[in-house]
Amino acid sequence: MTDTPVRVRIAPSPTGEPHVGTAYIALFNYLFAKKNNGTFILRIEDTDATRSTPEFETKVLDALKWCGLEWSEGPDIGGPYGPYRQSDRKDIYKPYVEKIVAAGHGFRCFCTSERLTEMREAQRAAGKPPKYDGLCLHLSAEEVTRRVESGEPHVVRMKIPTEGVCSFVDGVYGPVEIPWDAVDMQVLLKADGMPTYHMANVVDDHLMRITHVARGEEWLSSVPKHILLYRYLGLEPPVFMHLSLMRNADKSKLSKRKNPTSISYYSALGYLPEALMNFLGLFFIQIAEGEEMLTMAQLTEHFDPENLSKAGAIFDVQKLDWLNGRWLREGLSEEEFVGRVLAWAMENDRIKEGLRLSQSRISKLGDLPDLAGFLLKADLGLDASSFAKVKTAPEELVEIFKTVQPDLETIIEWNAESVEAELRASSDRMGKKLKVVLAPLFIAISGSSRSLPLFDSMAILGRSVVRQRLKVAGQVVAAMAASAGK
RNA sequence: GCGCCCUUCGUCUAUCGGUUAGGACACCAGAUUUUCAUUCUGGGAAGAGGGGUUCGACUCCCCUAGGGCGUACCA
Repeated sequence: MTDTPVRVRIAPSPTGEPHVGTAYIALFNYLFAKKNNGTFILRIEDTDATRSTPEFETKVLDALKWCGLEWSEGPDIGGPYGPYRQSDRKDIYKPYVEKIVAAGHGFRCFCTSERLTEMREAQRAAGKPPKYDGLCLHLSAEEVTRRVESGEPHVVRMKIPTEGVCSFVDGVYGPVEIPWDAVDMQVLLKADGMPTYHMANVVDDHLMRITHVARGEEWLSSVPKHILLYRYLGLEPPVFMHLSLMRNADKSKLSKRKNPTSISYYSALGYLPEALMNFLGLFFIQIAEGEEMLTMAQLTEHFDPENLSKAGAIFDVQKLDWLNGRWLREGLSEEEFVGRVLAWAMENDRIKEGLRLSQSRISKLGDLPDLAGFLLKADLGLDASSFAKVKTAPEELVEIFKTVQPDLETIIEWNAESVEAELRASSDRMGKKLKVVLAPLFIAISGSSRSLPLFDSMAILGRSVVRQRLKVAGQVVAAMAASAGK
C-alpha cells in the first residue's frame, strides 16, 4: 500500500485475565508484521485507572510470551517510540486535546454522570438513540473559563458533523458507510485527566508510526470517531482492519461465562502454544484442502488477510483438541515431549504446592495421585454419582453453585485467603453453614470428598480453571435436580 | 429502538455464474492394534426463506427472517 515500513501493534488492556481473543488479534498482527517484514509492537492501554492493574499487565505479557508472540517494542523492552504504557504517557495527550479544543473541534463538558444517565434513560424511554444532548456545546467562553478556574470537574468532548455519512474502506470489510448522525460526541479527556481509548489510541498510533490497525470487530462502529480525530489533528489515518470476533457456541461474543477464555486456562490444561496458535491461525488462512497442522512459519507463509471470513467463528474446542493431540504426538520428539510435560507440571509451583499440602495426608507416596491428581487433570469426569456422599438436596446444591460462582468473580486478587473470605461471606449471605457450602465445592474442584484443603486447591488451580470446574459441577447438579424433580 | 455488519454440512471452511457443492474437525461403520490410543478405509451430513437478473445461480440485486457488534468519563 505504501512504502513506509509496516508497523502494527497489539494493544491490550490489563483489566482481567489475558483472553484468547487478545491472542487471536495479537497473532493476526504478528503474522501481518512477519508477512510484510514489518514490526510488531505491544502497547498497554491502561487508561481505565479503576480497572487496570500491574498484576494483569504482567499476566498479559506472560501470556503473549507463552503464545510465542514476541514483540520488538513494548513496555518491558522499550523502543524508539516509548513509553509503551498509556498511563506513563498521560502528559503526551494533553497538547493534542488542547489543539482540538482550540480549533473549535472539541468542547468542555461539565455534565455530571447522574445527569447523563437520566438523559439517556429519557431518550431511551422516548424511543430515541441515547446520545449526548449538547448541553455544554454552547457555553460562553467566559463561563467555561470561570467554571474551569473554579475547579469544577469536567471532560472534553469532540464535536461531530451534524449531517452526512462517514465513508471509509476497511481492510477486511471493504467499503463501510456510517451516518454521522449515529456517532456520539465522544469524551476525549476524562475528568481524571486520562484520555479515553479513542483519544489515546489515535495519538499513540500516530506517534508510534502504526501503519495498520488490526483489531476486533467491536471497534468498527468507532472508526468514524477515529477518522475524525485524525482529521482534526491534521494526520493521516492508518489502514483499519477489523477482525470478526470469536464466538460462544450460541454465536455470542466469546465470553468467560460460557467458555473458558483465559489463555492461562489452556496452558494450565496442557495445551501447547504451538497448537493454540495453529488453531487461531487457521482463521487467517484459506485452506481448501491439505495439511492443517502448521508451524508459525507456515502460518506466516499461508497468511492471507485479503480473504478473511467476516462471519464470527465459533471457538471449536474439539478441533483445538485434535490439533493439540497432533502437536503432542507429531510435533515433539520423545525428549521434547518429556521436557514439556515436566515443565508443565512444575508451572506456577503447582506440583510443589500440591506436595506441600499432601505430605501430612499420605501414608505412602503412591497415595499421591489419588489425593492430588486433580491438580493436573483436565477433566474430572464428574457425574451425579460424584455427589452421592453429599446429603444436601440437589435443588440446594444448584442454589449454592449459582450463588458462589458470581461471588467468586468479584475477587480481585486470587489467593487462598481471598477465596476463603469470599466463600465465608457467600455462605453467610445464603444463611448456610460453611460446611454445607464447601462440601459440594470440594467435589467440584477435586472430584472427591477426600482431598487437599479447598481454598489452597482453588488458589493453585487458578481462577479460570476453578471457574470451569464450578460451571461443569453446576451443570451436573442442575441435571440431578431436574431428574429428581420428575 | 437506532446504526453498522454477517448468513454453505453440528463446527471451521472451499467455490470468485455452469461442480455428482470439495476438504478438515466431530459423529457412525469397518480394518490394523494383546487393551486403549494412533493409523487406514468407507458413510451420513449444507447453500435461511421469498422475489428478481440470466440460457443458467451457492455465487449478482432486492425484500424478509435469523444472528452479531455498537450505542459509557470501559476498552
